Amino acid sequence: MDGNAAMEMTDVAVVRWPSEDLRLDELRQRGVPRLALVAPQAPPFAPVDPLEDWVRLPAAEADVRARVLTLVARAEDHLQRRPELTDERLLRYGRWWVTLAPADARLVAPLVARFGAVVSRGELAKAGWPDGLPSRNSLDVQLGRLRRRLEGSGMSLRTVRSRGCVLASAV
Amino acid sequence: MDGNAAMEMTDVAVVRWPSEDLRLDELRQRGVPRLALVAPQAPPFAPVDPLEDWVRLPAAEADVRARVLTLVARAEDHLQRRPELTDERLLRYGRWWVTLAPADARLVAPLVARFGAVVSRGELAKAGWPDGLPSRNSLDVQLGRLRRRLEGSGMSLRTVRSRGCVLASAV
DNA sequence: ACCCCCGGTTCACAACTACGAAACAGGCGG
DNA sequence: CCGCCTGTTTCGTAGTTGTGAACCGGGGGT
Repeated sequence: MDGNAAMEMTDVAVVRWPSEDLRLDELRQRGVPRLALVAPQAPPFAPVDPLEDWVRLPAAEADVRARVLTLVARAEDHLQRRPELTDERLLRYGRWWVTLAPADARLVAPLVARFGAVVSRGELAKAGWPDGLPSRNSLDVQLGRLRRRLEGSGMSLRTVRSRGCVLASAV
Repeated sequence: MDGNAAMEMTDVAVVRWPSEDLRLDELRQRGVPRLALVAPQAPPFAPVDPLEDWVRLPAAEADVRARVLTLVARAEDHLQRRPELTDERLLRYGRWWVTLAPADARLVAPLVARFGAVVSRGELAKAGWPDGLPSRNSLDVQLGRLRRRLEGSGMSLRTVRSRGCVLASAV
């Protein structure tokens, strides 16, 4: 087991509609994924964004649960998460987190700052070893170690040949 | 609304589930938006992508229509995405992205700039090899490699015989 | 009908470069 | 002492590009 990575939960709000209309508006504004339970005689519902779904009552509990799960998955997909580096040693990404070794933390800083974009090897070298690389290969090796440490974090570190690296969602 | 004369109506396929399972698979592969009508006693459905929805039978026709309209709106959003070339080497299209080799990047630049329109072979050759083609079929070979790299991207690179190539949504 | 070329596609191969994985060793802290 | 962290080397292996050749469908000439 890893012991080095962990996750938290995402949840979905369930509201009755049209009776809890006000609450629904509030949830929309807060961007919380939400499922509307639509009263039997009410008109059809029109979701305003992909994080919203509905189901006509009466409905089996299994059906409601299935839609909630879909919303959770979609929220995780569509939510534009950015990683965050705290404590100099703790890297959080959405509901995941990993602890980093000092050298990894120095390397990851510029990658987090430009999440999803290319960071050049030169810049990485500068961030990791301000006084110059100790050896010709150290950057590659350390990147490999960082890569392994990020496994199961929801992120992946991919190389852009002869340009640098990109830290991005592992999807 | 814009004055685009060639504006087409997006179609949504409606399939019964689980009875028309095979047809559903085919629609998924073609990227056609689809609504599953789930049999009364069947287990809940699990959509695989945002262009898929479901409703439990029996259902009011108005409810089915509402879900179809939601899917149409979502599909049209999907079609209007444009790819983006960043960092000289990253090609993004919606959530999907790849890294490109230098030659691919040079080739893809004019195709992205005129997404959905034909780019002549001459222009592509100029973009890829400003000093002239190194060999008779280098352009074709490189286009083939680019095509393969775009597999699964939601885009496709099609050739228009004796006119050039067009990069467009794969649907 | 036939043949053959044109435009395009695909394969295989070679040379080269840049990365990557594993393994080992010294060091530091608990 | 043990375990983690980091430097270093070595060797393998993907990715990149040019090149030649086979292949294929369609259209036109004969």
